[in-house]
Amino acid sequence: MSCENETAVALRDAGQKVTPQRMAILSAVRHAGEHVTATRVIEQIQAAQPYVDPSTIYRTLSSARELGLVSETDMGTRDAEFEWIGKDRHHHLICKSCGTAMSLDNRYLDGLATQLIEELDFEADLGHFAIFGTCAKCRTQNREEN
Amino acid sequence: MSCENETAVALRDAGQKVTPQRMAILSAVRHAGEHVTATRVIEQIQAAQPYVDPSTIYRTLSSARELGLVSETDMGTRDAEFEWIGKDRHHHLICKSCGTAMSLDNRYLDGLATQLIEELDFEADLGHFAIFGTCAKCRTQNREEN
DNA sequence: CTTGCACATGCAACCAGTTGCAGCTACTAT
DNA sequence: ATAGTAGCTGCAACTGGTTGCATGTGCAAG
Ligand SMILES: [Zn+2]
Ligand SMILES: [Zn+2]
Ligand SMILES: [Zn+2]
Ligand SMILES: [Zn+2]
Repeated sequence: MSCENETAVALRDAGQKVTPQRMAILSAVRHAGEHVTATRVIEQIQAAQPYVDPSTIYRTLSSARELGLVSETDMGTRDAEFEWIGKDRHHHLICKSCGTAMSLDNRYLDGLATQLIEELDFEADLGHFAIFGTCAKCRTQNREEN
Repeated sequence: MSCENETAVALRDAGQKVTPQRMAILSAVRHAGEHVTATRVIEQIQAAQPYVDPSTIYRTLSSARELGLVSETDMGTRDAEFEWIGKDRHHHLICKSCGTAMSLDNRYLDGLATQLIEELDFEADLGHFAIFGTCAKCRTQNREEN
């Protein structure tokens, strides 16, 4: 099944209608292969279909987030970044000192999820976290300076 | 040392000036004892000092967040909530089904922090997370319905 | 294929939050 | 105590994003 069909099925399963606008918008996020801002999506969509209104794009991204099709995360730029949620969940470590962002495999949060279920009977949905801190390189530099 | 003095020292340590506006704004967040939205702070401040401009309040909350004095978190309402960061860090578990929010002690994230340091040499600052999922009550209800 | 309707879209008005700037004030150094 | 300066504040203009509404469209039922 193609990407487009999967997206359409996901929408219908959620009781939403499949429209050309939604398919174009979600396809743009999906095929970006990286995080995209709403502004970037608007530029991209309007380049091909200028009649599509920004409000439709904001609404589509927002409902897709509620459906769990995409994640919305503040990576430190204060401008929300959207990303298609595939089967391989991941998170990000972001250095507050040098700004570098790296991916973090979901398994690092397995322990936490297990603990929450076993101790508190809470089933966490650990979607797509941005974890801020100081990276290895900057930690070394800081140590040398002192 | 009083709360006010602690706040003033924190500001000066960060190279910022201590002004009556900032003290009033940060005091409002600090003594709220719970999460507050920017709108709520604006109402509260302007009730006593109507001349204080909303832009000053947004700017103060924003710089206090950068300094690590307060946290800013989306608890699912899509309206950022600010909270004074005291010595006892905590996080929140929020049920997507019933909306209940409960506190989560920081020790639940100790394991993750240790893992990130030891395996990736990344010093995480696990500030104030909102973890979404399904609470015990709603999980029981869901099981009964099936 | 046709009909009916609930929901999605485009448009325009609207609003919360941001930004640029001129004057003011907290702090520092005499 | 005084003067100098960096940076904070209030104001007003602006802008990204949201909302209300009339029209259009996907889709299910017949
Ligand atoms: Zn990501
Ligand atoms: Zn770094
Ligand atoms: Zn909290
Ligand atoms: Zn619940």
